[in-house]
Amino acid sequence: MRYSQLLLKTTKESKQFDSINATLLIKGGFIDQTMAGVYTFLPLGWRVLNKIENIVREEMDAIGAEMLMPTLSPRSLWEQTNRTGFDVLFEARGANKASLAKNDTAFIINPTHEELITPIVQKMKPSYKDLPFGVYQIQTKFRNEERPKSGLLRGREFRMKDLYSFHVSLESMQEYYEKAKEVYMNVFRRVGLGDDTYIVRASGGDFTKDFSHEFQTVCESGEDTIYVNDEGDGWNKEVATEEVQSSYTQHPASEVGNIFPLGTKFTKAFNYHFRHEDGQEKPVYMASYGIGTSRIMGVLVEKFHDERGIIWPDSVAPYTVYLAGLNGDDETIRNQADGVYKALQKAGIDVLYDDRNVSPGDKFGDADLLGIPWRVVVSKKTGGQIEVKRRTEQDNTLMSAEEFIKQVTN
RNA sequence: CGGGGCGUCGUAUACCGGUAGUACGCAUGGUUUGGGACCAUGUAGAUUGGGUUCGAUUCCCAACGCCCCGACCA
Repeated sequence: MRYSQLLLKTTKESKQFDSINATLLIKGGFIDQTMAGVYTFLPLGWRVLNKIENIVREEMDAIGAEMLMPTLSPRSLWEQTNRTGFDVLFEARGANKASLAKNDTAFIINPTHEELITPIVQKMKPSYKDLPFGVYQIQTKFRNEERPKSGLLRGREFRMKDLYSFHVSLESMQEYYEKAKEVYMNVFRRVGLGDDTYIVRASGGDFTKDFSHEFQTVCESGEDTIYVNDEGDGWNKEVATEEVQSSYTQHPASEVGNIFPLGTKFTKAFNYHFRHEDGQEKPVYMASYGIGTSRIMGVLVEKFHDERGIIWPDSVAPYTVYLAGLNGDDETIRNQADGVYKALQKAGIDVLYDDRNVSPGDKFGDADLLGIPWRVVVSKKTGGQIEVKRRTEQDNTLMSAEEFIKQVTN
């Protein structure tokens, strides 16, 4: 992609937002704030989010099938589970005269989808032969946070992967639940958060009376506090006993995922039973599993940056290579840069080609701010070769485009 | 949901009860080209609704919006 074709305007203004991720993502043209806690993912940011969500998708496919549920739902579903009082719930109604005159029942703009998936599955009347199974989706969730903050870490509208599993027994649910933990850790490893992400016990909140488990990434700007020990055993502060607090290490952390053993809470509310082998009807056990994909994007920036900008892990970077020709009016250099661009594209490498007629400082500054893993420069100094620099390193290396392609595609 | 702050070009800001200024950005032309260079010209602004006043962007009230602290929360 050519820089000039991407809707991208970076800024070198020194304005600071309330968090590092908001500051760098806005300055770098990844996101734009539409209102408090609501952001547009601009082309560059959308690419990062897609990289993250594709990793999530690949891992989730091991334990469930992807689907897509609606954003709107009838209020009646929430009345059935007694969650109309969920205080972050958004309601919507038609604004035309006819709707207002009829005093239509409001729709719920879904904050989560237990109320949706349970009746859908129920309608299909799966028997014990069909269980267990899991289904998931990746979509935008809406929660009316009274105080959105910290950029992508807490919004009123955010991206989330939610998975729901259904089981004949508590044991089956627990087995699947353990499997989900492994799959989740695969996701966090692949996006670059493996070293600092812990599974901790937490309260079930609005969903369940039992413990749930949270995936917490140690992060200075995180809103949570966790306690972990050397064996990797962890607790959220909200449920940690005094004994844990005194013997474990405390860290600030951000919750990037969670899993809830719901048991029969929702299936009972919808009177959902399955037919067992012996002909008896028994309640279905259910669990739900979330990963905040947009929050992961924010956490990555919080953890991986320096004074010049973002440092994306290779797996989620919007592009692999930032290519800049320092050509000015020199057509030879520009043609060389064009040639390198084509060669990289042909080799299947995601490259952002800074084809603007701006000063070298502008290009270097953006390369650092945008945090793309490799910087490639073509100039009169490079004599037909290319200059290659890792975002994480100071020094650069001169090599041929072919050598570089070989190195990156390996 | 409690407490507080602030609303001026796209952004950041200044002044003012009587013609709203500057910088960045953006546009055009020109000089530059290895760490965000420069010159010239141009572009664009008082959140909304009431009130006070001869006159309100300025003072008062309200709404709305944004931001900050706390509580809550994926």
